[in-house]
Formats: sequence, structure tokens, C-alpha cells
Amino acid sequence: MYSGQSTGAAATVYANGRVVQLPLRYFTCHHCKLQEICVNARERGSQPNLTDIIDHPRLFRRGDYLFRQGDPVRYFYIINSGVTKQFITSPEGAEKVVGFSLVGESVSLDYCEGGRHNSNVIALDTANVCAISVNRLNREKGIKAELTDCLFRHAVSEINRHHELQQLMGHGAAENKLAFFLNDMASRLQNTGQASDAIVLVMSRHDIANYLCLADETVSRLFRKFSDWRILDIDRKQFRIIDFAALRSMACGNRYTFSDTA
Amino acid sequence: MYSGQSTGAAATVYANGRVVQLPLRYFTCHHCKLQEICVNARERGSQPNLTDIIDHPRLFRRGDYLFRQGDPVRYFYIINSGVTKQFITSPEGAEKVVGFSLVGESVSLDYCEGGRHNSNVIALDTANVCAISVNRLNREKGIKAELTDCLFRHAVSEINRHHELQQLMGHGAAENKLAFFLNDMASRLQNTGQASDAIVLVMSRHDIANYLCLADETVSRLFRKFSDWRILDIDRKQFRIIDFAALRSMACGNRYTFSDTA
DNA sequence: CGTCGCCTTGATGAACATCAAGGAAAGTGG
DNA sequence: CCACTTTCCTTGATGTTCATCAAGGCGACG
Repeated sequence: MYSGQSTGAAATVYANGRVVQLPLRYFTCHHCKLQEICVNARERGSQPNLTDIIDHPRLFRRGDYLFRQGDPVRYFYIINSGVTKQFITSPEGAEKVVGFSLVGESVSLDYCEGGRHNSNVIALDTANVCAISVNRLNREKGIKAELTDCLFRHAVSEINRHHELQQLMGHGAAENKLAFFLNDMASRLQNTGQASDAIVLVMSRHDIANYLCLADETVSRLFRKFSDWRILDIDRKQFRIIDFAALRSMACGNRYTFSDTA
Repeated sequence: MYSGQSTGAAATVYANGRVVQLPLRYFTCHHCKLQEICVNARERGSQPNLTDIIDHPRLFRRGDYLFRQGDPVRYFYIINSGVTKQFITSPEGAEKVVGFSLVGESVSLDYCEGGRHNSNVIALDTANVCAISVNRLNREKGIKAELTDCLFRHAVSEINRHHELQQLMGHGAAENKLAFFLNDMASRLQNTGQASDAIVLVMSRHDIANYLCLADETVSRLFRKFSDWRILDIDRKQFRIIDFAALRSMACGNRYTFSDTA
């Protein structure tokens, strides 16, 4: 994966207790949602020296937990590469997937009143994250205030998003849910610089189904339908979107109609 | 309604352009969620002189809009008496009810990036609200910072709540949705000092159905079932909860079983 | 007393969950 | 590299839940 060329500067990364030197180019700050307020980006320009503000840049492997439900909130995380899954475990042990975080997105809006994580976050593939210590953050008042402001705006837009989502989850047909999910993923992945028509969804069908409150079988059947309708090309976890217009239309709540592209 | 006894101090209230003197006891600050940070409560004790910080205490009547989707955000509102309904109008003109605000609750977490309201809020019965001017707020830096902090915590807990809600809306049976709603309303009304077993839900069946993403008929049928099962006594908009245990159990996702109370 | 809006009740159908089983890919150990 | 297991995904058959259509009741209000 790390194909040679370790010429440039490197950041010290903690991976499962071991120290690793990771070339800075693996930290894609130019996709980071916190770019505008990151001390780093502002003080150092686009090529940051992460070790200055990130207390513990960390490398997580597939299946590693970033944190668990009930853990005290110690770090504020931003995904720098990879994908994570956020889920809540009910008292009965049932999992509910509440979201996926992609490159540049934060995963820490889940902490509740008691300063403890309200959900589990797990890496779905190799992921490195910026982990900013909350203690350290509290010491730097200026940054703290700015961050709170930024997070608040983020939270508000999240709530607005949830209102749409709630409507979708409650009234939306399975078709529309899945279309929304694909559309959402495509546009978010596009923000990270990937081509939006050819996307890789690392999460399992089961996770997608869980997230959308559908049965696994329904998701499977729908993918087949989408494929039959020539909306998607599907190969395992690789998706190529053929008919964006149809997908977008369905994501907005319309049922599939053959000549949506017209 | 305002049964005589205008002995005590009064606040100047603006109702549809007209000025009204409203006895302070109609402002139930002791139920207000912002009590801890409200300048008023802290400086004046429990009996506040609202005119000091509330730019426009306002009286709304049934059907009046507090604000409309797209309006610039001018005030930060706290419900002081009455109930409001928050809903989003889709481009096609469909209404989606996203929540109800009761006494002591704020209604302003809906504003989006552009500083404009993202939803409509309408009074369901006679309501008076504390309307704190956003401009004024921005001038008072200290309060602003505290308020932002408070609102952020509020927003985070709202997001956590939405995660549960999403699960309920997506996977939950109609039974569970309605039980959750009743349970939620009862406990929130209890916070305002009302007896929790005898509650009045001023919103229409249609609004409840819309909020829960159900058909009106389904809500109607379920109320009948709940009544048949001796969980509720229903008279028009008056509800008396007979079997709290059963209701709570159903609110958590269980189906109704006859001897839940055992 | 009549009209209107809101709520209730009944009949029907469609969408999706569930149950069940088969298949393909990925990991495992020799 | 090849059998083996396991996990994940697909496909089919069946049933339940709830939306929808339709009509009737009941209170509110003029």
C-alpha cells in the first residue's frame, strides 16, 4: 500500500501501541471539514506538520474500535483516510447503525451529556484519523471557542438533515431509501476527490440494510432491480452509477419510471 | 382564561401589534430549559422582570406563525406557555411535522447555514414566548458564549435523540411509534408541572400521524386499541394514562402483551 | 338546524419482513 | 495450491402490517 517514496516529511502515528512513521501525504487535510479552523492549516499552509496539534494521529485497521459506547470522550476525531461505521448497541444487544464517516468528516458529534461516548465507532477499512485531545483543546481557549462554533453549525445542519432522514425512514419506500443512500455516498465521496460515478462502498449489505432500516434481503433485491433498470453497474462492493438523474429523482421520493432521463 | 387578580407586576407583551400587560405569573420561568443561563433568572431571582432582556415578549394565538420557512432568524424563542408545532414545507407543498414544543422548550434549533429559518413554527393554542433578539444577543458577548455552549449541548442531545427516533421511524411498528409519542409527551408535560397521567394533546390526530409517519386512520385505530386494552382513557384530546408500564414497554419497541403489568 | 371539518370504522391491496435454502467469495489450515 | 469452513450475499415463497379507498358519525360553529 505505502508504495515507496518516503522522501517527504512524516508524521509519527500510533497504531495499536506501535509507533509508525507515516508520510504526510497520507493525511489529506485538503478534504478536511475543519480546514477553516484547524490551527494547522492556517499556520502552516496546505502541507501541515500534524504533530504540532494532533496529540495522537492514529492508524486503525479493519475492525478496530476508535471508541466504544460508554467510553469517556478523550479525543475529537477527524477521519483522514478510510471509512468508519458508527453504531449504537441497545441494552438487548441489538446493533443500530447510525452512520458512516468518510474522509474529512468528524465522528465525535455523538457524545452525550455525561462526557461519554454514546455510540461505538469502528474502522471498516484501514483508517488513519486526527485525534485531537479534548484536554489539550480546552487549554487552548481560542481554538476551543472557534471549534465549538464550528461544531454547533455542524450540529444544526445535522439536525436539519435528520428531519429529512426521518421522513425518508418513516414514509419512504425501500427504493427511495437506497437511492438516497447511494446518492448521498456518491456526493460525499466526490467531496473527497473521488470520481462520483465509480464508487466503492466498503460496508456490508447488512450494514447498509441496518442503516436504512430494511431487511438484508430487500437491499439485495433492490440492488438487482437497480442493476436491471440500468441505473447501476454492480460488482461486489464496486458501484458505477449509470443513470444519475433516475437515482437523484428516486432519492427525492419519486418511484422509478422508465424514462426518467428524458 | 386570565381570571382576574391583576395585582402583581406585569410584563409588556406584544400580541399581533397590540400592546398587552400580562401578569408575570403567566411567564413560567421555573420550567424554562434556559434557566441556568438566563440573565434574568440569575440577576433577579425566581420572579423576573422580563422586559429587561426579552426584547419582545409576544402573545400568539392559535394558528399564528412564530416564523416561516425562509424568514431571516431574528429572534431566539422559548415557549413560556402553550404548544407550538414545527413543520417543513416541501417544494411540492407537502407538510412534514418535525416536532412540537412545550412550555420551557426552545424552538430555534432549526436555523440553517444561511441564517434563515428552515421550518415553520405555528402556535397550536394561545402561546406566549420569550423572544430574545439575536442582534441584542450578539452584543452581549458573555451571554452569547454561554448560550452557544448551552445550545450546543442541547443540539448534541437532540442528535442522539434523533438516532433513536430514526430507528423507531424506520423499523418501529405503528404501535411502538404511538406509544413512544405518548410516553414522550407525558414525560415532557410532567416537566412543566402537569400531572403526567392526565394529559391534553392539543395537536390534531392528523398532526400526530404526520409526525409519526403514519396514516391518520392508523392513529385512530391504534387509539381505539390502546383504549380497548385499558392502557388509555381517551376523551377527544384528553388522555389519561392507565397502564404506564405497558406504554413504556411498547415505547421501547416491544409489542403489546396482555400481562405486561405483572 | 344544517354545514363543515375532523375523526372513526370497514374492506382491500401492496410493500416489505420473515422464513428457508442455495450459491459465491473469502478466509483457514494443511 | 487445494479442500474446507465460514461468512456474506442472493433468490424464492409466504404472511403480516399498514396505506389507501370509501363511507359514515360526531362535535363545533355559525
